[in-house]
Amino acid sequence: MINIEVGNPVFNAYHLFMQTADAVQKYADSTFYRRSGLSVSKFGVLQILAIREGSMTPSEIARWILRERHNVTTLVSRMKKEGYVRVEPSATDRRSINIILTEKGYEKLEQAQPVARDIANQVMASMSERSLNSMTKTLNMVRKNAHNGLDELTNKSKKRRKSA
Amino acid sequence: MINIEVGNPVFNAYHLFMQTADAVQKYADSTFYRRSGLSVSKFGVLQILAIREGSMTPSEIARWILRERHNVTTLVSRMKKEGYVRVEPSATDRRSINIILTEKGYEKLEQAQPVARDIANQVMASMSERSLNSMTKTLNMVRKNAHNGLDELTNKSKKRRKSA
DNA sequence: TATTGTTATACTCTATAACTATA
DNA sequence: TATAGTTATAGAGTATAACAATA
Repeated sequence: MINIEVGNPVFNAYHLFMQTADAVQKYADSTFYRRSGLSVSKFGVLQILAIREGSMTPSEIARWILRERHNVTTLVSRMKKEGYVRVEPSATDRRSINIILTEKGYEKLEQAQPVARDIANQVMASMSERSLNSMTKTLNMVRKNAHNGLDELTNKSKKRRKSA
Repeated sequence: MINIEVGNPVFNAYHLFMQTADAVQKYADSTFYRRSGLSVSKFGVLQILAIREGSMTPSEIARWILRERHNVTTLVSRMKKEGYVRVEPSATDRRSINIILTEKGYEKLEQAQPVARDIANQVMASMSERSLNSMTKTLNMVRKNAHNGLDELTNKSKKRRKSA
């Protein structure tokens, strides 16, 4: 029989985190889609666009949502068809474009925000302020670790490409 | 301008959790795939099969990994092609089958486990035992909340189907 | 009637690679 | 040379719906 690692606190915590993330994302995805017609990705784009006052370049969006540029191209092209964003050329860089949040996009975002709030309340139900605070500290650390790991992956593949 | 909800501790904690989950999953997915050739889903199936002593039905797997039965059908059919599992009819229920972990599946799992351990160590780096403990408590609560939400969704759609 | 597993279909998301245009 | 964006292609994952076989 194979030796499944149990009892290691770090491994257990990691597993619990992954299981929890999976369950929360599944719940959020289906609730969000059923009640707003938006995927969580699209909601994220609408939201960051609103925060940035309605305009961003695809590269900026890609950095923000941790996706490649071509994924933003396809995501935005779907959102363009749905009328939530439109595109205009950049005034300062002729290679670049600005993704603009439309009136319909704003309305969709306003409609979707209560759904996001309900999901947050369900997921974080019966958590004390103290738990929320300690969780915030921990999550910031975990997120930073993951970002460090991702950066290392990116640098390694860049190095590989250069040495090849 | 739209009113983006910031300052609400519950909403902030939820957002941080989602961002962290996204970053960790992205890191885990790409590292796992590069170093083991397995997706995290496939690893999960291999692992639960090993824990259950090498045999489970598709329905049991589906319940465990929080996916629908037909998703297990397609996932397992890919793993069958790769030789990690094989299938045999159930001796007790002629509707059912058993998914069996092959020797190659065990080997792949053994090969993938150090990768999982490395990822866990990177993600949970520089966390004190106390942080791990408090995180475990919180995550258990969050996971339970998400499961409750998912159960409600399932029951609602069952009710809808029955009343229709 | 309910459950087990499968198939068909479509959409979202992701990854690799190659490409154009501009800086 | 590097960066911005796009396109082509492929595969994984998921959802809805409908289906056959068995309990």
